[in-house]
Amino acid sequence: MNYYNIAVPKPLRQPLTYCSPQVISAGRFVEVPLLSKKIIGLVLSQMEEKPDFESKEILKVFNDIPPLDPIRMEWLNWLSQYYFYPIGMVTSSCFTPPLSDKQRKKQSSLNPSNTSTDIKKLQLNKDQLRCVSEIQKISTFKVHLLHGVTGSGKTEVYLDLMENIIQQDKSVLFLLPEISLTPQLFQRVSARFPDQTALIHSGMSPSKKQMNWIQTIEGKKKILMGARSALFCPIPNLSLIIVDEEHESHFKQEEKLKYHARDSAIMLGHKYNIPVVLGSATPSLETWHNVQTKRYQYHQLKKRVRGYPMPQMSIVDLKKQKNKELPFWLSEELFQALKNALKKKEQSALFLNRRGQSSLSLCSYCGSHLKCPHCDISLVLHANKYLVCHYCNYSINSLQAECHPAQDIMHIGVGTESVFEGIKKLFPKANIQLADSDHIHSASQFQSIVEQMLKGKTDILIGTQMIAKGLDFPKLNLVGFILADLALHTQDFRSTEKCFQLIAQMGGRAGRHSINPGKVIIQTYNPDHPAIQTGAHLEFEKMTSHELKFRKQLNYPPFTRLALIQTSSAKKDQSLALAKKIHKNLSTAIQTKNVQCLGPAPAPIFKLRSKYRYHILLKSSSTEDLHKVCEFIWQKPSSAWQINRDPV
DNA sequence: AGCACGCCGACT
DNA sequence: GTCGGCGTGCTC
Repeated sequence: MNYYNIAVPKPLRQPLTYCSPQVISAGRFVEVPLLSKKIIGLVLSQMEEKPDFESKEILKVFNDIPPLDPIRMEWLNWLSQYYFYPIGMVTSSCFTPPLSDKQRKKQSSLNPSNTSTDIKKLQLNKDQLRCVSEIQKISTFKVHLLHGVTGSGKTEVYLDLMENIIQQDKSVLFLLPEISLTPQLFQRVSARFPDQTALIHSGMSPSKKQMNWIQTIEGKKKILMGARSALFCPIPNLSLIIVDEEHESHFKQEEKLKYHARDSAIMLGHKYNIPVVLGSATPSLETWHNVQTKRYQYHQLKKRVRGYPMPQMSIVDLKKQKNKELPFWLSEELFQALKNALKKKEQSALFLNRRGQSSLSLCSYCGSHLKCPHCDISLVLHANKYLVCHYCNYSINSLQAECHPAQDIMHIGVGTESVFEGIKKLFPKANIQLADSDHIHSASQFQSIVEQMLKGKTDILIGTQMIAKGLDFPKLNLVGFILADLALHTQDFRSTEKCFQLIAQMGGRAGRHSINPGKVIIQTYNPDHPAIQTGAHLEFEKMTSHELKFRKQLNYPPFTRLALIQTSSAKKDQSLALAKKIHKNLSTAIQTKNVQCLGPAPAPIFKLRSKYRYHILLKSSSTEDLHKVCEFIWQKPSSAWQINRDPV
């Protein structure tokens, strides 16, 4: 009998021991009995000798799936240790069941269409060629930052880098922040490399996802594109990792395994000894700091392709909005610009980071503030009828608000829905589209909005984040920010950086295919705020130097590392008591360490989904010390609290 | 995680 | 004497 250490998907700190008469190599997925159930585990290693307790037998070995290689295993182990998450619950992300015979047959009947479509390869400009050749100089581990303004042709650089890898019969992993923008980019990549490109994202049907996954691990597809979970697909011969829109916070998973896909991709690249390319128009301060300290190699695309000019950006102070004919959130300047664009048959987009129709609902009679009973959050009016919680989706009919009749409830503030209605009244003949998560539920719905924009059917597009990222609309020439301040006044120490990125990203959507510069109007109540000022002038380095100074003063990343400990309980006092207990434990742990411990304090959203949450924040300039302190309290497992390394 | 076990207060 | 809520501990 042989004995094996098996990682099982349960919150256990240690692997379990199972036996088998067969010799099974490390990296194989197996089926094992646990309590009264059967589960999938991963063979971590073979044991030297028989353990001193009874062990159960391995039921099945998945020999039709390639085993994980030792480097991948090492990386999984790193993830488990770094993010304080049980090893078996990390390794299970690498498993997909093998295709059934039926699926296999179907797969071979669906022979890839070898219609060699006209693959137009754009001629790269000097800047792009320089970046490609500089990055290709090194085929071992190196992190590269590809920094290029919107419309500067980063994708063309990626495509050339990928081609080089494919020609050597090796594979590429291409990570994107969100599934919503994968279709446009996937089409471009698969047009250039037909039948070589696979896509994996969460919106996909499980069978399709499984098919793409299997084709990738069997080496039939050489390029894997996907959101952060694609990082777990064990691609053979992985030789290049690209992380597009590197600064995006979507790369950080904030539940279960709280990993950052960008950072984890860098670690994977490090372990495989292959290059990692990060791309962005507005790099994160963490990445920028690594460039300045020469840890990452810097490559810049300074100009838009074909010499198209950057948009003209202007700031409008909403405090000085005088025209009483217009809603408070629409300035004369933006109104006139919209009118002009319509006259010239150009497209416009209005951006607002809030869904619904209001941000605050007050009873004008008794002054009570309508909040979600499960979350500590204001309800938002939707469709003139429902009050909705944006965190847990609780909703009530606004006519049923407990205190007073509906006509006494004032809905204060502005959301995409109210902008939509207001604009419709002002421009009744225009074709207006609304794109936010209340109205767009699927990739195909989003796709149809995109198509209508591309065909020129839409005159004014109104939307949230959804329309800010990665989209390329040739006829879009005017971009308006309804209220740029919304990104600023959050409890997040990154709010200045976030606000800047949003302005730069959204502003960059305008006039990408035109000799005439696009126009961007930023409405705000804080026209002098550094984030707005630097954003409007696209002064990335000015923003970073301002912001880095602030981060240094207050000991925030990138100068320190953070770990956030969060307790969660349906009972307020229990949550606090636990937080206090952990805090007490911590204060003994940090005595000899260079670690700062803040809290416990109520979480920014104190009550969420009926649970009360407290935070304890650990800050340290020493990664090692911080890790040791976390390890100390990690000994005792509990579902009532969690550690979040590098929280975003 | 998910389940079994055992302690303890409330109620018949 | 019984029921059930809840904290604790275990899974090879």
